[in-house]
Parts: sequence; structure tokens; C-alpha cells
Amino acid sequence: MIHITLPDGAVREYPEGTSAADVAKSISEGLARKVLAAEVNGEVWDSSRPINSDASLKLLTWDDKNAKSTFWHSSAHLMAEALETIYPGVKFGIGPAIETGFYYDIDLGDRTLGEDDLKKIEDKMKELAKANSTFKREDVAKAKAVAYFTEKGDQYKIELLEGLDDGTITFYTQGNFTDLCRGPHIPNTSFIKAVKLTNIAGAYWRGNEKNKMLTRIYGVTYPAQKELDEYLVLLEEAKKRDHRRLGKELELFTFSEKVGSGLPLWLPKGAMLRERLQQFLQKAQIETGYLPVITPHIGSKQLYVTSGHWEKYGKDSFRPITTPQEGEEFMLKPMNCPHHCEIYASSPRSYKDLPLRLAEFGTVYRYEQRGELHGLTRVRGFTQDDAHLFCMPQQVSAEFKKVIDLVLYVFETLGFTEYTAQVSLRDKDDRSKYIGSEENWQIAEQAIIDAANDKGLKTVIEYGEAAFYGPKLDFMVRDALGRKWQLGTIQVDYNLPERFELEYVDVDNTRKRPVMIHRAPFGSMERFIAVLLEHCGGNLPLWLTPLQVKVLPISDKYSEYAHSLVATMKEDDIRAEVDDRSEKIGRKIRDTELMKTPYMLIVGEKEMADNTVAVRKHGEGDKGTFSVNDFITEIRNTVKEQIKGKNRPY
RNA sequence: GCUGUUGUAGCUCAGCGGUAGAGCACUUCCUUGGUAAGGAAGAGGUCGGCAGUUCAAUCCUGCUCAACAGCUCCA
Repeated sequence: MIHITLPDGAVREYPEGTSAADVAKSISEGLARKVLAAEVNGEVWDSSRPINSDASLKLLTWDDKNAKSTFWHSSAHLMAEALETIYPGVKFGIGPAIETGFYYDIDLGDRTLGEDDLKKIEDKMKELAKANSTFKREDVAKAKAVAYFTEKGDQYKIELLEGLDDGTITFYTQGNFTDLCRGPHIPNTSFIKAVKLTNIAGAYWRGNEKNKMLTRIYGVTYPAQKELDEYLVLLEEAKKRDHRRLGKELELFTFSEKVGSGLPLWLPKGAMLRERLQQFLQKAQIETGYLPVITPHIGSKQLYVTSGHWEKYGKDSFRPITTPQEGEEFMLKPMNCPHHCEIYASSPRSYKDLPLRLAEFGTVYRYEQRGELHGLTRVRGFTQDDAHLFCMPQQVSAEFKKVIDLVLYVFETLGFTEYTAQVSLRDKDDRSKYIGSEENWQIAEQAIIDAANDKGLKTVIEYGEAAFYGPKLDFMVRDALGRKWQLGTIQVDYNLPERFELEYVDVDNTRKRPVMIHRAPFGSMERFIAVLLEHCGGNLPLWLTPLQVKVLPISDKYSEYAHSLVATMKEDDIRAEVDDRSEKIGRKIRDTELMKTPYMLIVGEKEMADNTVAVRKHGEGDKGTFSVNDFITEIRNTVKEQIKGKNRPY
């Protein structure tokens, strides 16, 4: 007999070789029908796999993350079975579960798939799922496994087998399909009731662009049609929050083929939003000791040779521009750091001058690969909320923490509560691509880890993600469709001060090298606004929104009163407009709601007589009648509250 | 950059080998109204661009530009 410990602490006795499914059955039949997999001593297993010694056991049903992942992994196998039935001879790469759903990379030879094919595969999957095939696990000797896939002619599986040790190899079979797989899987295919193949795309074998491109089919499955429907609705909702769509609807920005791809054009409302955001950060920065500077949009190529960027990124940049006669070369500024280094170097610095914090909303140009461009999140011309802090080595830690405070203040004010902080360190093995001494790297890496811990950030450490000149702390958020984007960044740099031979005179009258910290709380104005739009679904906070109040006169007769209200509000820095079109009030309300304007003031005979306004709030409806002064006070207070923040660093 | 899909009016889209259509938006007129679309008339497109096939191309073919999805990349 063995002892099974359940999550509630209860210990039960079962015969050796009992399975999670058996345990479930002993508790209740209903539970047994829902169990998809099990966690045995913390490891996810097939529910049918025999347990041969004492163990802790958690039965996994659909609500569990690991169960979903198992379910989707099995669905990938089901899709593979369908593919093999429809396209005999198809070769398979890998087919894992992902955050939502699964994919399988396949090699179809010369055949290409279209939308109609996806439907066909879906139907076949549903048919095969109904066949109720069991997922059977089998230990296989390496030689036998290689022989199996050699006969099948699947070179990808053979390549995968090369990386595996004999004795650890397992096959899973359902119906007529057998795959090399570590498992685990759900008990049988009949659990899969709803199937949707969402997407078809190319993907390089093993993620290497030198390898063959395989066809990747993405899909998602559910144990009930209702859940699939809900998921599809959710996807639609997410699309409505897409910043590219909101940017168009709210008239914030646009692109022009003539101007060029990846070069956003800010429309008046977008520019207003962006400038307001910039002023907000500028103010916080000045309060916390930053000094604004301004540098040109181009710089001599020599500047980037000195910085090392030419060598590293020159070939991937916009080509240098040349002067008419001399043949001098200039580059469109791809980053502000070298310019700021030269500002530092423009006069002798004492330890008393440090830290020197130079800030600039600097527009830079980078030649991003064509396929990388994406709305405002990945563009070729963008403005960084950049600053470079030059400090003594012993000041790094304190400066770093101050920057974290500033970033958190920005996030809090703009309502970002969900983000991850990623500590990007060097690749553990390959250190050839990094500039700078081992010792400096270690100090910097430790300083970042300590500062993040000190501030209580939830961090993920990523090896190999550091910049070539130093480690960094990046703040990441997700967009409406689940894609991850980096927002704020803080980076320690021991390299540029070296290359630009920056110095300060220390207390003991010796010359020393300062340390540089690059930082951008927004990351870039473009990307930040993109993510902000998606975050708030286009309902921008009152203090930031281009138009705060729209005054809607009920008829032309009250137009004058409406305009007088706007003039009054303007005195209190409230951004308001009148909709004086000859439309019915219902129509004006609808149009204003669609533009997501926070407040509507409806004014007619009554309001004009009493010097009041009927307030309607976006998304909430009629709020009743207020005196003009009360309304103005309300707006002013709300705005004040929004930008104050509890964690204001100044 | 790679693979695939798409490109028709300002926007969302329909259509088709015989020189274009809807709704919304826009303009004008009527309507002067009370919390999410009042009515009528009008204007607007060399069907992304360049070639080719054809008696004839928005439609077929090639190239090119752009957008979208994913992969690779991201100072």
C-alpha cells in the first residue's frame, strides 16, 4: 500500500500502482469525469499513470493552469493526427501548448494552406475527438525511436531525438498517431469539444532564421463550445482596445505611405495628449534634480564610432547622410547618449557636480526591420523620454533607487498596476558580445538586483537580455492582444564613460571615471501612449485627455450660453468645446460618447436661466444639474487628485 | 529580413474580364429639438503603384509599395 497526500492534507491509502484517475474515482464519479491530469509530487502527470510510492497528489481540472496546458498540448497532438490523415507524409516539428491554446510546426513540402484548409482540419479534429481515443504513454529505447521516425521520414523528430538521452524517451499514441513526447496528456480525446484554428504563419525550425521555415498552425480548444464562444468574444473586445484602432477613432495619430512606414504623424489631439504627458514627466524630473538639455537630430558618424554604436549597429541603421563638398558623414541620431556624453565632457567636472542628471525628450531614428513595424509600439522615428545620470560609483545604488521611484510614480499616476520588472543580465555562457570588465559587470548586475529587491519589485531575471554595454532593469507590460512590450528601462553603463574618457575630480584631487545610468520611464512617448491607450481602452484619465468637456446646446438658441461656459472653463484651464451643429441632442450625445469625452454638459432653456449645467458622464449617463462653479470645482479637484499620487517622489 | 494574407470613396466593407456600389462621415436645404443615430438632396474613387496577357483589366500574370499575423531582430 502507498500513502497519497491530498492538497487539504488528508492522507489516503491505496494499492501500489494506483493512478490519479483511480484516486479521483474513489472520491466521486463526478470528479473523476473532470480530471484532466494530476500533479504528483509537484510534477504534472497523466491521470492514468501508475503511482508506485508515497506521494502528494493534486487532481487537475480545467480551472487549473497546468490542466489547461495539458489539454492544449493534447489538442496539438489531435491536430497533428488530423493533419496526418488529411495530408499523408506531412512532417512534424514541435507542437507545444502556449498561454492560450497551442500550435504545431509542420512541413508540408510544397503545399501551402489557406483559410479553407483550416476549416477542413478543424472538422477532422472534431471528428477524431469524438472517436474517444486514449492517449497511451510508452517508454521507448532511443534506437527504436530513431528507427520509427527514420521509417516515417520525419527528420525533425530525429533531430530532436539527438538531443535526448536513452532511457528518458517516451512516445504518446492516440488513434493512429504516435508522437515523440514527454507528456503529460489528458486521458482521451473526447474531452476536446470545441476547436478553433485561429491562425497560420511561418516559423523557422528551432527559431533559427538559417533553418527551413515551417508552417505553424495556431489553435485553441475548449471542453465546451460555450467557453470557446466566450473566448472569441474576448478576442473581439481586445481588438477594440487595439491602440491602432483607437488612434484612428480618436483622431490621435496616423501614418502615410508617402511619408514612409514606421513614421507616425501626430494629429492635433494626439499631439496635445503627448505634450501633456511630456509636461507631466518634465515637471517631476525638474523637481527631482534633472537638468533639461537639447541636442540636434543628427551627429557626426565619428561620434558613433567613438561610442561603439557604429561598429555594433552601423550596418542596420539608416545610412549616413553626407555634406555636399567635404564628404563628411552624419547619422540620424539613433540614440541620445553620445550627445549627452559630450555635454558632460564640455566642462571639467568635480565630485561636487555629481550626480549630473541630463534629461532630454530626444527624437531618434532607427532602421527597424520591415516586418517589425507595429502601430506606435515599434516605429522608425520616436521620442525617448531620455536622461543620463552621471555619478560616482558609490552613488549608483542610490540613483538607481531614485529612478525606480520615479518610474513607479509614473506608473501609479497612469493606472498601471500590472507590469513585470525584468532584470536583464548577461548570457551565462557567451560573454563575447559584451563590452566592459568582468568586475564592473558584476558590480552593476548586483546593484540592479539589490535595488529592485529593496523597492519590493516583483522581478524576473533574464539571462542574455542585457545590452552590450551593461545590465538593465526593464518594465514590461502586455498589449490588448497579449503581446509583451517593454516600457520603462533603467540601464547601468560603465562603457560609454570609458569610450568618451569622461572624468571628474574627486575629493583627493585625483581624476576618476563616472558611471552612467540611462533611463526612460516611458520608454518612448510613442510606445507608452500606445500601451496607455490599450490599458484604458481609450478612456484617458481626465487630466490627460485632449478634450475634457463637450458642451451640447439643445438648440441654436443656447449656443451663445454654451460658448460663454467654454470661455469660463478656459479660465480654469479646463479643455472644453461646444458642439453647435444643428443636430438633435440625442445625436450630439451619441457622437460625443463615441469620442470618449469624459464630460458632457447639456444646456437648454432651464440651464441658461439658472446659470447651471446638466452633467452627463461618459459611460455613466446623466448625473443631474450642477451650478457652473460646482462643476468647475469638481473637475479641478479630480485633476489635482489624479496627478498628485501617493508615491510622488518630490 | 523570412513565410502567409490583404489593399475598392475620409471610415467600415460588398462587387466583378465589358471603364464601380452600400452604410457612416462630408456639403446644402428642411427641422430648433431635453440624455446614444430626425428628414431630403448633393458631392466624392485613374479600384495601392508599375509593367504584361487580352478586342477589352479594378478583376488574370509578374514586379513593387504598404498594412495585417507569426517567426527572426530590437542600441
